[in-house]
Amino acid sequence: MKVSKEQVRENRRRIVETASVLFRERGYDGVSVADLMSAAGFTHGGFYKHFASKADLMAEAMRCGFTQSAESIESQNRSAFVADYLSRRHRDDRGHGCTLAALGADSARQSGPIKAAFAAGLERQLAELTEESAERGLTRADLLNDMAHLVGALVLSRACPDNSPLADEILDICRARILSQGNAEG
Amino acid sequence: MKVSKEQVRENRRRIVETASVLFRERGYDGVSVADLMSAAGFTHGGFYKHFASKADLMAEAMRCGFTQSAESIESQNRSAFVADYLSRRHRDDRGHGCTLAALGADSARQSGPIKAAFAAGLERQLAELTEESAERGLTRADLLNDMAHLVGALVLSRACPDNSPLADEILDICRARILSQGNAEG
DNA sequence: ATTATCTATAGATCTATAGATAATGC
DNA sequence: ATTATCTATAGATCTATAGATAATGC
Repeated sequence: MKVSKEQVRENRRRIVETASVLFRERGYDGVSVADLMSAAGFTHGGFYKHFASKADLMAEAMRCGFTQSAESIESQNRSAFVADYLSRRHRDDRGHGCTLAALGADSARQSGPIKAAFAAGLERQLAELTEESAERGLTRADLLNDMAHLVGALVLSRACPDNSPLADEILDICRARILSQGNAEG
Repeated sequence: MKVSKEQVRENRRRIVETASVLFRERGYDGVSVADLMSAAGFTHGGFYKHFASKADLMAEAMRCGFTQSAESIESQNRSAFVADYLSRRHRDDRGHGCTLAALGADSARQSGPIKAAFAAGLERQLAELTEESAERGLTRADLLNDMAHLVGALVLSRACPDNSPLADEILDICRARILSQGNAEG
């Protein structure tokens, strides 16, 4: 049953990527190691040859999610990013969306290493946004303020009943406000 | 072991209030019925004479948390509310703080009745804020926008490592921005 | 007679580990 | 020889229920 070193790396990568999606969808406590390994196509006993613990995987899964976000930001200007972030598609697909919004509350309840991974992800996101909007004269404070605003709007909209007017209202109002702030500044 | 009707009401109230704190601290999946009943001073078997299920209690615990928030808003003007909401004290005491920020991500993962209770709580919070700031000419959209901003800042700050500069930076920046917006509008 | 709470437990699930298996890679 | 994955399981915990107990309230 042993596999090649390359295959081991690939299997590990698949576990992390699957975890990244499942944790964002269901939260840390909502995903069992057996669930996760089964979704990745393995039996759960093999998990502990890859990771020391479930918490260790959580930190790595968060890094994986942040990397995906960074790649997505690189290809968009500020307006497109804001519109996409507060789109119905993003709200309704937590598993493939922003890790800050999906796992912020979970991170707050976890131990130091997970919070550190979260903070590193937030800093990385700010760095990506800085690069993108350098010519617009946006400061770090502007970007941090925007990110908090975006995360809050997404969290509130997701928490409301599916397809409810209130859920859409939150997205629409905050999108308009954040975009108009950017125009005033930039 | 039977108790008086009044005592039953009081016991039920204590269970809901304890659940409201514990859920905010640890999330829905982070609190077991046994934990909860023990914290409230009962054995866990008695739980199901009060509630049909753990999810039923969650909805009720959220209503309890929203009621506490409503009472706190009534006694503050907008500036005091914002400053208090983004204070270190509030960030570091999830169990007694805003239910929107503490359980938004949990609500998103739960079923209809819980999301409905969340939305009702948000509407109630908006109504309280409207009352408080009627003379300032703030619209529903203004208040909804502010709440999203506040929730996002609190969620992000809590998700960062305890006592980290980044966690404080988020609070300080967003507090200054939200307060200055209110002054420009009001 | 009713019923709130207790003790006890069913049945499922959880994280983590032990030992077997079988393919890699020295 | 090493080791990634598998099967199996330990030991703890989970939600929910059953039945006993004992105090209320008709």
